[in-house]
Amino acid sequence: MKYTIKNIAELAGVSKGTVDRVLHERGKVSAKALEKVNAVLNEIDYKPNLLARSLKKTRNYHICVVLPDFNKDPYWSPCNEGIEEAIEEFASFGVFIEPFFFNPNDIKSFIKVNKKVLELLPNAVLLAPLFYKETIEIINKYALSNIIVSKFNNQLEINNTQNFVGQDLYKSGRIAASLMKEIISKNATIAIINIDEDSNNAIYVQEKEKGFRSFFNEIESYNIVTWNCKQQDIDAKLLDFINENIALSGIFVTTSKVYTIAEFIKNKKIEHIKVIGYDLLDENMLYLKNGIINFLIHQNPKKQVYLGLTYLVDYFLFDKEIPAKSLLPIDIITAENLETYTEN
Amino acid sequence: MKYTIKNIAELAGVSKGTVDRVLHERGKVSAKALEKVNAVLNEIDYKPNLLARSLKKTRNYHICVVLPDFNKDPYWSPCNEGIEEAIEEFASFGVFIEPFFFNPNDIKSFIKVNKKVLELLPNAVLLAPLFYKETIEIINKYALSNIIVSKFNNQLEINNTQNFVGQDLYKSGRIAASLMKEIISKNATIAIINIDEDSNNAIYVQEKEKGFRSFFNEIESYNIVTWNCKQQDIDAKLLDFINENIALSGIFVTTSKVYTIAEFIKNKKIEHIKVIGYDLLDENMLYLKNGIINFLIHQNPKKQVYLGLTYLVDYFLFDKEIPAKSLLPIDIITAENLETYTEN
DNA sequence: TTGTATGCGTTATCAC
DNA sequence: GTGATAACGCATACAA
Repeated sequence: MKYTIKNIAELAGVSKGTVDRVLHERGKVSAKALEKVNAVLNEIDYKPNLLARSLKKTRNYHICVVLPDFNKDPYWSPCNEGIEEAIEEFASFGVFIEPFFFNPNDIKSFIKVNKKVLELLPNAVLLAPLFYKETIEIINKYALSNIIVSKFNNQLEINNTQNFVGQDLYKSGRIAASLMKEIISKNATIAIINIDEDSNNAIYVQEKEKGFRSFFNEIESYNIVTWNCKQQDIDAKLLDFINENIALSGIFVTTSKVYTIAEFIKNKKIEHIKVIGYDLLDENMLYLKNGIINFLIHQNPKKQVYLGLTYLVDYFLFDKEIPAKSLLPIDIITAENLETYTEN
Repeated sequence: MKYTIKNIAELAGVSKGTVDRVLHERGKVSAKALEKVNAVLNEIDYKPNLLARSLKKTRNYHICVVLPDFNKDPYWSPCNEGIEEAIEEFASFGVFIEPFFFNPNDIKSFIKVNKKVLELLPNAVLLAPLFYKETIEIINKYALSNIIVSKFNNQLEINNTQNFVGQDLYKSGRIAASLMKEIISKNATIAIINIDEDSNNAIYVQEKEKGFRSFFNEIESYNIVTWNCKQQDIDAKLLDFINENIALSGIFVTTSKVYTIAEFIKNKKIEHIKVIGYDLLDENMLYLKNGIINFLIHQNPKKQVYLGLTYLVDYFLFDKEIPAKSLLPIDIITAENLETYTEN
């Protein structure tokens, strides 16, 4: 049996208005009426009809998503799909979702886009906070305008992150390490390669590196070296790097750019080096199926945005609480289970 | 800008009723009025407010979930959690979800429970179709009473399954095999162990076995043997089985009962045998962390029911289509990424 | 063929 | 303090 306010009012012998005042503790209720209503409420399990509540409010909500341009970095491409799906899905509920793209290699573009979004005064912003200092500033500005900010993809270290959807990057590095250990022999050298990561968003990959190293620190007998490089330098310098580290038998690429390493390895027909990297980019999936890449770790960027948006929509429409921190599972992808993640 | 029927009526210079008739193609609209309304509809992007639509209908929906008793088999325990969450979540939308448990070792109990559910005449049933023949019969009865049936966990082979949420079991077996290959040496013997699986639901594990074998058939140089056993026989017979297969270095358990094998291996201090099995039961997770179990494959039973229920609710409330077949990703779980799946 | 009135459950407003 | 009443957007029954 589903009770409505009208039911309760009849049972308590008061009017709907009084019941409403009791339910929402708005005061202006006599002790006697309060008691009568509470007596009924204690008997039954009243759950407000969220559809009706939301319909009554009937506001149009505006949510902006700020993320890197997927033309600059294909990692972000699935996010765009997630946003498109959310736009379609939530439009029917009066929620208007609008994406804004910045150039991930250009802090100014990040600032500019956020300034534009700020002027639009949306109800909420879902943000990929790539640049640390600038994000702090812009978040403060959003707060001043009472704009709710959620973050996805990477946390802002140090400050107590709220409304975050993403993964535990430290753990992600550890998982990569544990997989690496399974497929290489002892006493080997392993390289951690950071591609195109300047100091701006270095925190992001540093966490993975820390996690990766922590795993092997507990075991010893492995030699871990880090190589920071630019994508365009790989062709010229990777062979030297490999020759310098003669026992090198595993490479961990801390981002989705792992395909650049795989491409090199394939072209040079280097067969003894195992490769682990991130994300289901088309090229990465190809090298995974080829066997050049042994494992990919799935950061599920699409689900990250979609979930982040869902939280905001549920908050606006149904007063649901936004989880302070939503950590997605860290999926291990092999050539064999790959397609179970790409279907649908 | 969000348009309502009222807006459209004003723009077209007709009444709301006429717009409604056009939108729903109910006829009884003059050519002239039709044209005026269509002119407006072509200009704008009208999306009906699903909250209002659903509120208007205000029916109470009743969904029954029929699944094995988790006291008889802990595999089903997470399903119960998923159901509880769904009950809580969807009650506010007027959907009443009710679980019904049967004894997975007793076909009669399956029949009896379904009979009871049938008499309740719910709007839909979400069903774990463990017994093939009996499920076909009961599904027909549900159909006669216009009760929508969705299935989860395992498909009914042969018939064209509709409204199914689960995993591709054949592929699941292949994935287990590919992991096994990574961790054992060549020319080894591998055992596929089916525990407590009688002919009733054998189809279920047979698919996994087929997939597992298909993977190794493509490679050769491995010796695969199958052992069907009862849980209570493991202590008495497993050691013999191991001694008979001297090169045995890997065991694939086709169900969540893998912990029974792990327990044996731990007690007998057998260290050279790798173990792969299914599902995040408490005991399984323990042996995974211990290193006795090397990989678990996550069938995500909780998500299966929850998703199955979500599809039904969205269908009733918002007229969304129920996916004919929703295959969940097949997650590979190691000691390292385990906790990213259990948090939340 | 058309338009209007009513109600779904909740909430806000306004007389009394 | 209290209880009517209107409104959110949609759907429908009914009157014109």
